[in-house]
Amino acid sequence: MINVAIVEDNDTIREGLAALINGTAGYSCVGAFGDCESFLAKLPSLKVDVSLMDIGLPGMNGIDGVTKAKQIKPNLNILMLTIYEESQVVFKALCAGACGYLVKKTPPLRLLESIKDAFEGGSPMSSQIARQVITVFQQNTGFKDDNNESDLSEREREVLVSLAEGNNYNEIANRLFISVDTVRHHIRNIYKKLHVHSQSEAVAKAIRKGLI
Amino acid sequence: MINVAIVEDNDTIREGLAALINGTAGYSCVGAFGDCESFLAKLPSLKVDVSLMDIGLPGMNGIDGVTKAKQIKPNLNILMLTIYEESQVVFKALCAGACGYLVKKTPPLRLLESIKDAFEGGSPMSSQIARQVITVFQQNTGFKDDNNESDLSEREREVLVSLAEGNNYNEIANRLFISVDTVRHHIRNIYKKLHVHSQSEAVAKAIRKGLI
DNA sequence: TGTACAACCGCACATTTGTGTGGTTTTATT
DNA sequence: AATAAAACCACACAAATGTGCGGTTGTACA
Repeated sequence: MINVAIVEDNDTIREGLAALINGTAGYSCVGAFGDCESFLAKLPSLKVDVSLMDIGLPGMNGIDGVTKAKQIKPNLNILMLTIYEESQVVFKALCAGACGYLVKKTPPLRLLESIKDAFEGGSPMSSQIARQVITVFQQNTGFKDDNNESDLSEREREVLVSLAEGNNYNEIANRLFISVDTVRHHIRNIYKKLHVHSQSEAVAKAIRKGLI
Repeated sequence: MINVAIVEDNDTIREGLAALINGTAGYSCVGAFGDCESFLAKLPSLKVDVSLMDIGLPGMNGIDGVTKAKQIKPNLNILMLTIYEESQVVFKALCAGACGYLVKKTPPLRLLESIKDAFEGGSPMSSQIARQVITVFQQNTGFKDDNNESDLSEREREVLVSLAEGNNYNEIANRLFISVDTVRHHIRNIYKKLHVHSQSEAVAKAIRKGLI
């Protein structure tokens, strides 16, 4: 039995969803709310596996709702409800902690399937959205897109890491037991290799490339 | 016309795929290779949109193949070919730069669909794999617990982005049509909000928290 | 109507940075 | 034995930065 909660301000849609869920064996609608606030108030005592959350809501919007809800129940599976596949918005919802989304016009059978999918640890989403996610994901991981010629030496990496931690040349020198001028020298080479000309740019590029 | 390359050591499967692709209007198989090495050798001069890459290959494996291939052609769309949905392996491939995957037993029509999908900027994958990706993704993004207290104003974000792009105070001032002293002022506030005391540290923290 | 906050501007001054120049030593590769 | 590359050191100086202080304006909210 999958316990589902609904947060959707449109009465027709909300009641339609509730009816669909309650009318299907193995699914139960344990709550239907017209706004985030009342949902969040009930959430602590709600026995719920999957939440369907509209994005455009009166009062607190669905994205912020996800953030709050995950603070209360970190393991809650939240599927966003959207009218169109507005990728930017869905993407934000995923960042906030949603695990997938449903387009409202999805046929009932497919909809139930997606809920089950989310319940079982899947993330129903279109391949277009998936690509956006993995693009960001790849940037945050070891994979670098334009890694032409950008291998820093071990020492240079140490210096760069230290910089990113907020140390100045003097502090880096002390930490690595070398002179300030050597630090300077390394940073010079880092700039050359990364084609940059300031600390900030170097740190930004290095992090985004996964070098540090 | 979508140009597809195949890297697959099993002759039967490779030729079957090539025949399917060449036999379908709008698709063209521009290369079929039995190993990564020969594929990578040809790649620089290959006009290819999407590559199908087996994971278990003699010599260099498919994962390393992806890494190398993306170094040569960063914008190449690579779909992994797997027998089962071995999530760990697929996951690694995505880290390496693949944009999705295909299970070998996928019916021909669905297979062609996935190739088109990848070509058009999608990432065909099951919702199970998608969940794994977004889980890691969410951990690497702002979603984490400690994102209290770190909301920069819009202007502050602009300044910080500009910094990360390598601009100095003067350039930022010109770009945003404000005075250098105002830039200085914003940066002061950024430091306060992020609890840092240098450009590098601010940029590093902001990127890691997903603020910029 | 008062308080709060974002966004804006200014000046002074010590400190830090970026970049020019010049070097030595050690280790790995050819 | 020669070459390259990493790691080390030094000096000089203009430019940029960080931080102290001071301020105005406009919008939002209680």
